[in-house]
Amino acid sequence: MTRAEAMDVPHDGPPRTPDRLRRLASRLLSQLTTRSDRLINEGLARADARKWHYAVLASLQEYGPGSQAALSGRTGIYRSDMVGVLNELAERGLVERAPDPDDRRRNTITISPRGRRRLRRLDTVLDELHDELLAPLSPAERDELVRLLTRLLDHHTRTSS
Amino acid sequence: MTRAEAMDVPHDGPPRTPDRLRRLASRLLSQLTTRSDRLINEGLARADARKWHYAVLASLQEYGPGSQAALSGRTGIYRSDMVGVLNELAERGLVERAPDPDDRRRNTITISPRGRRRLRRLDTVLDELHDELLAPLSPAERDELVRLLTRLLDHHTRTSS
DNA sequence: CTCATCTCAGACGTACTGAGATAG
DNA sequence: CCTATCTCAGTACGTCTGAGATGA
Repeated sequence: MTRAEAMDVPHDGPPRTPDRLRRLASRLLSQLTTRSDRLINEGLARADARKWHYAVLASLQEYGPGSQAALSGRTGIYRSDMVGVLNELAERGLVERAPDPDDRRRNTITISPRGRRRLRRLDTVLDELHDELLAPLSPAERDELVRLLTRLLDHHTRTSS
Repeated sequence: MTRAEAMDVPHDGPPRTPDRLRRLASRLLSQLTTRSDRLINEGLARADARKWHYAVLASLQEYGPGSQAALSGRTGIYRSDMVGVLNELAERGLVERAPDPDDRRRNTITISPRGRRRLRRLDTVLDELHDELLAPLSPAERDELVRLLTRLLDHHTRTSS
């Protein structure tokens, strides 16, 4: 029996009104994400960074250099928006953009020593911000949340993209 | 010891690179929310509705009639956007906007019988969509997720707003 | 209080350029 | 061997949506 059938059939007299809005996973997700994005963006802005910076630096550090398209796939940044992000990173000397000798259509992006230091700094900034974001949850609960979200995201990236 | 300290101190030689991007709760939230919003929006569009419609109708049904400002608080719809939503609902005959006899600056919004039927329909539509959204999770896991998200959201609405 | 702009950011689409690949 | 065509990388630009500030 679905929730809707359980709570709102006319014959049941007054509906049980169990605060449906508050229980909708989709609403919880989008409202919480609004807060979370704001928290993270403001925190990173204080460190002169954006979340895309972190994503690109971390991806370079973990998977090594790559073309813009490869980075786009790894980070989920849309290919059109990647340009601007790399410009910002290159301006700050955190990555290097060099033409690929094998295929001159392509740029190879490399993280610089400064970029590595930067990444380490952003790691601690993000640690602190996530501590704030997840404050009410115990370590075990935080893991559980990450586990659940990961499963959902994987499912939906498999099936749709 | 924070995650950053644990995994990336220069003295440890090559960093352990434990897929940091995939574990960041904030990233999981925003990426999953993008999918979720798309799923829900498209599903509701097929039923000629938007999520705001549902939020307002459900709020009226559960807490009774109210002013636009009251609805805004109850649903989380920004006050500037409420006008448009109510226009759409009124066009479809789902709510009635009547001047409040006590305070004639104010409109009292009431759900109509048609609005109630509509709400019931949207309830089942949303049930189906959430089934798709949460497909990989067992019922117990779905509850757990909702519980965790609710606690986080409550915490952040308490502390910041 | 209601209501209308207006700004800002993120996701995403279109289309152009220059460079490989490949078929006639 | 050319060269027309197809594909792909990087880029500019524009649209749409959601949040939210501001000012009647």
